[in-house]
Amino acid sequence: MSRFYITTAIVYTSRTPHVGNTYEAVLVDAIARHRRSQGHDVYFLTGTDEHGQKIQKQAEAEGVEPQALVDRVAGEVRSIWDAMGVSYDGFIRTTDKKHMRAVQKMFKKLYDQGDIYKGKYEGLYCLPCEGYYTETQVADAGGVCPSCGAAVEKAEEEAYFFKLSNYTERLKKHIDEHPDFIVPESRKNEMVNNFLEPGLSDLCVSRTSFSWGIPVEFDPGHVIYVWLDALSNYITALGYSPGGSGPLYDKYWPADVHVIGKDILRFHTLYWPIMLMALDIPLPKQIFGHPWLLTNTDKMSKSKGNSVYAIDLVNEFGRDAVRYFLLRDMPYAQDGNFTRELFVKRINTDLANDLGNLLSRTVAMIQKYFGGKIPDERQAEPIDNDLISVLETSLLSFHDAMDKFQTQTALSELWKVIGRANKYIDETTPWILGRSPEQAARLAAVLANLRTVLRHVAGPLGVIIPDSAAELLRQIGPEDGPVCPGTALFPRIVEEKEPGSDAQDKAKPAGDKPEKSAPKAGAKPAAPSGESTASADGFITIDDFARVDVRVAEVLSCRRVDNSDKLLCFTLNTGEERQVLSGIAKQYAPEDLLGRKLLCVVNLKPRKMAGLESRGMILTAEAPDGSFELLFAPETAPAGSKLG
RNA sequence: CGCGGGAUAGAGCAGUUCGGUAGCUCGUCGGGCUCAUAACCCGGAGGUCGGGGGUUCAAAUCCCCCUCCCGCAACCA
Repeated sequence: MSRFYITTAIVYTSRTPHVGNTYEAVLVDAIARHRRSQGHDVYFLTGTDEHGQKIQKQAEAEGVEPQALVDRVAGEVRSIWDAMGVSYDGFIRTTDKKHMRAVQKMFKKLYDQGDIYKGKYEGLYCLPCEGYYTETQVADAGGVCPSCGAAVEKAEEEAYFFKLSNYTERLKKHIDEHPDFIVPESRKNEMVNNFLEPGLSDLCVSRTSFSWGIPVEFDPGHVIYVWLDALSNYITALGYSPGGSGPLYDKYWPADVHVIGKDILRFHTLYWPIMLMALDIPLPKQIFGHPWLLTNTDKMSKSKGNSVYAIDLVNEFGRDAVRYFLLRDMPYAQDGNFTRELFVKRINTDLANDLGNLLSRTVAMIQKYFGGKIPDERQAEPIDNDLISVLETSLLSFHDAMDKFQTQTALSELWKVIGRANKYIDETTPWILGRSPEQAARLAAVLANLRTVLRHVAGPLGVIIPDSAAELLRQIGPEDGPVCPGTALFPRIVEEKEPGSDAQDKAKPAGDKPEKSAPKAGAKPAAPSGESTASADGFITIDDFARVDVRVAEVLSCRRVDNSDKLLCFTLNTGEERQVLSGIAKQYAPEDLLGRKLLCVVNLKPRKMAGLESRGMILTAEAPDGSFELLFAPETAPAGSKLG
């Protein structure tokens, strides 16, 4: 039995992962399940990356120990993966003792053999942020710290470096000789042309400016910096360690494929192979840089926070619907889109109308015409062959595409037979056959063919939508056994009409429905931003409203923000002075707003935008087409007046 | 000249490597059917392939120029 080792990138645990992270896990899960179904001995590894300055800071900000923070987020990641049905075999955390020990040993070994040397790291240092920035980053920010705006100074510290240059020729050769090492091909070219050809500079692999990391055992104060720590998870999880590895490592390494986001391709295709070469370990067979899932949720006004969390979708639509959407709508080499509208449409047409309805009508007919069990006398006709041949090619194409990680293609191929089967029903008109007893043998054949199609499709579907595939199998019953009619596999999702969009063009006859007065003003049609306290009837209480503190704000100063074409930076008098940013620069000039009185929410959580802190939100009126206007307060209202 | 991605039917996209009847899904219009989840099946309409120039018997596709959108400094899979 051939073995297959596949990995996701490990998730960085400073924040809860959003739907994009989840996409990767689901993609790998589908590939892993597919391989298992083909008889491979699969090991599927995922996990969390839990070290680094960002986590240390986040923990400080939350007033907890770093370990407590990463424990919490790692738990969240696992529960999301579980909720999505991600069938991982191993889950590594880089704070695992086993991992940390192995990384220390690797570091030592590389140091002893001269691949790692001690040098000086020079850069522009920001004291408040305790971090280094590159010259270009600082220049872009106007000569100051891009993060906090403070002055930066040249500084240097001791650090260890990895001599990448020793191995670049070998790596080039390897990439040349293994054309499928990096896929898609466009990504390979990017890497080779932009990084490998110009030559790699040595990689800084330690830091002294923070402590949340794996210590360099022979040099206290130094902590191993991200890549050596994070990338090596792929082998330490299997029990690799210099001088003695476990049986999993011997069995599964080298990995068949690392699946990663296109943004970390450089580290996986250049640094990681070089590290392995230095350790004298075989390279992974393939690196697949998948595209990004973009969440451009319509024109979401100026408030950011477009994150969509998979778990919310799962709660609302079920895990299979979410899995299906991700695997069906994401292209192979191009970024994909997530919007609620696209999601609902996809689920309704493919899962409810095509697949769910096919199952429903098939099972219903077997029940209705034969009491649940198809009789053995059957009469075939030539048209049946067409159905079966479409089934065969459909399944073959599915497997082909899955082997190439092209789930989008795989599913559209698989749906060809589902469409064919629906058509077959129309062609054979079983409801007419059902009227005359002498056609029973023909009817039996037709329904048996339909059931055969469903049974064969269930295998591939199990890779994509495991729960539903199992339910489908349950409903069609055992081979030659009775069917078990059940509830709809995927009920159609019926969306509320967007208020305002076409509210009045279909004026209902008066009195056909009890008053359903939707909350008109204020309440946005869909605001499931996560922490909405609105009750089921769509109303909020006066107390909820009172929590929002809106003040009359006089514009004391206003300027454009460098490097941003949307943002204006205000100093406002809202009873006190405060800095507020607003994305209205395309429609308003700073000089026109000086001295004017606006409306501003003052108790919003402060947020950094373009490196500047914004303490509040200026109110605008947004039209359905996305255009907006500022709301001005009467000039006579004193600054700081509270709205109520 | 910051980097990058894009412009093909109302919407979302494929086709561009290796020029040769412009295709898919959704929507829309018309018809069919009644087994089924207002689902399913058939058919039609709808595109000067962003604009201009060039090469060619022939250009969405190759060459040159232009215009317009969109991400990126923010939770970086």
